Amino acid sequence: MVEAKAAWKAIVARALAAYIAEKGAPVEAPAASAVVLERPPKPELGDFGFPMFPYAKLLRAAPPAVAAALAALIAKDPEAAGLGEAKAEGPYLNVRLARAPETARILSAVAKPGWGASSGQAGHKVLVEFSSPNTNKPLHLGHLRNNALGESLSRILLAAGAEVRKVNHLNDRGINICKSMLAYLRYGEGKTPADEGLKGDHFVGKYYVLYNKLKAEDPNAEADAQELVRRWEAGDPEIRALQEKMNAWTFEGVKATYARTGVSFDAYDFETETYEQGRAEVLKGLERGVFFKEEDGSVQIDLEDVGLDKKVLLRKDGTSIYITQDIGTAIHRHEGWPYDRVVYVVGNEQVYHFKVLFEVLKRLGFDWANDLHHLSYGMVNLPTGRMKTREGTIVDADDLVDAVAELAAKEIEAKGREESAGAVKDIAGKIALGSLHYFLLHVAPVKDILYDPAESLSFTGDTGPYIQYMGARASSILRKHAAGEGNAVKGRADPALLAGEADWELLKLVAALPECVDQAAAAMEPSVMAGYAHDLAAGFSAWYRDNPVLNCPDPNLAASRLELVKAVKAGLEKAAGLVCIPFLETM
RNA sequence: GAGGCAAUAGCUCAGCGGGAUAGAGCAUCAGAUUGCGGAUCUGAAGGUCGGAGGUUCGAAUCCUCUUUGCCUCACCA
Repeated sequence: MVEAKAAWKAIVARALAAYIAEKGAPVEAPAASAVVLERPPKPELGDFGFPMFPYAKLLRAAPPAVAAALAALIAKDPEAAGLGEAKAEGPYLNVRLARAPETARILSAVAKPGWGASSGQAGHKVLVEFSSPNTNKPLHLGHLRNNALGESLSRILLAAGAEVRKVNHLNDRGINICKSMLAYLRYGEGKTPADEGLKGDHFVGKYYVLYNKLKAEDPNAEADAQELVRRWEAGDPEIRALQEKMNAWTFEGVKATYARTGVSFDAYDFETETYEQGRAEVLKGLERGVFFKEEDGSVQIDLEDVGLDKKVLLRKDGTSIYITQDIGTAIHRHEGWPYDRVVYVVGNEQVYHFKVLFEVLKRLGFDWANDLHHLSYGMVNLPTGRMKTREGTIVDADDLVDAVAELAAKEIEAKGREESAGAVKDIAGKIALGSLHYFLLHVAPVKDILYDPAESLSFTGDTGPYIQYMGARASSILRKHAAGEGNAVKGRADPALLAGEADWELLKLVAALPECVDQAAAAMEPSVMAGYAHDLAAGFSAWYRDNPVLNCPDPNLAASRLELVKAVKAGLEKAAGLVCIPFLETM
């Protein structure tokens, strides 16, 4: 379809040039790449539409007249013959592709291994940093959105031809961890997660919550926690050991959550190992005059000329702060894996931080600093307001996945599909992931999400399970055919038989996948891919209602339709995978 | 106070490199199953695209102002 578009842009450009020459107009014909192609609002109007307004203005002629003239010229163009026909319809020049050859092309392309991939991002080395949790508590709903965005975007970039490295930067030091440690020292009695039968992250998170209780009872709690930070920084072996032990518990728990949700990383950066890396870089920048030293001894940068403020990069006591660390890790990562682009998946409350960070790196003169992106996303709000650990209005990631999986299992039971679904627990878990990931990804990242449990638990309509269901239906047809059922086994597929409107529309949808991959990658918008997956599922659903496959009386038509089902399944499987929705053969 | 982001059907959202009658899902109402899985499909109803100007042959889309909401403006992360 990409090829067809390019071919027709060239045809239209050629016709325009001929028309201009014919009229002797003193204007230049637009290049093929500059020709605007759009999709007509209704399929009856054709496959592509070319608005004539700009050329009408250029030629001082009425748009419909230009359209008519171009249509006549194209009718005589030998290169256009066989590709389709162009027709003037009002101010538009509409093109209807020759279906049989295009259908054959699409079906054979889809059947090739690796179809669905594209090349829009070829040659790029993209580092995607996401998740980046604190190690003092388990993952919550907000992390699920972050993880889904990061994982999905990484898959999309990879499909678009980029080389991708997924990195998780764990915040495993500082005051928050020390709060959990303090509470553990007071209440923990040396227990381990195993002693209480808790997942490590939930175990540590329990003490983080207990810290708030402690703080209410003991006015010295805050100071005591700070004291732990100091002892940790001073290298107190006892505190270091405790921190390592508790971090390991949390890390194991968090990794288990990644594993069950299909999220993975190529590297983990631990803040305990990276937090000092930036200081040397800042000092180097100071020497080169990129930064300046305040009278009080702090190192700063003045960004007021680009609409930002002055920013401290090293405290007056010479220690590093949050942004110093990000400067250092960016540089060190590039030394280890020379990327040309970074995407930081971090909530939108940090837009300012990343503006400053990117500007600092740019001023340090790194050539890779011009392609740094902050994929910022909105809050996940609850009907009751914001999520707050202290107020207990947090939605725990594991609990949520469990709840949705349980609901899915009930749904399978209610439909009496335990037999055909197979391992109910496994399938239910995958439905839960499909449901959650679609819920979190189908909305543009920029939007805040109002997390409505009832809606997120729903499996009907614009949801992940709907997409999974259509994939399962398509799979079911193919499975039965493979088992010898239906008329397709006796027929031969012929692309020319798929010439109906419904076939053609569905086929075009399937063929649009690679373009959609490029679009989603370029815009860094998994929601584009989620929308595509839904459209394809809905398109298939409408189509197969009216177009029997196995029961089609004509064996050749049955076989041809079967090819279309195969293509749809391939498209659904690919698209679903890109938005972290597990594909299901049965459910 | 300054900066950033958002505002589209009752609700949740698409559409925003300007273009042909603004699209889905949920909810509502009316239908569809001796037929490949009804977690489905078909149809109806539902919109001054927050408001006001402007640019343009043409604006939900671009510009300005304005209203409302959220987020930032730490030598916290």
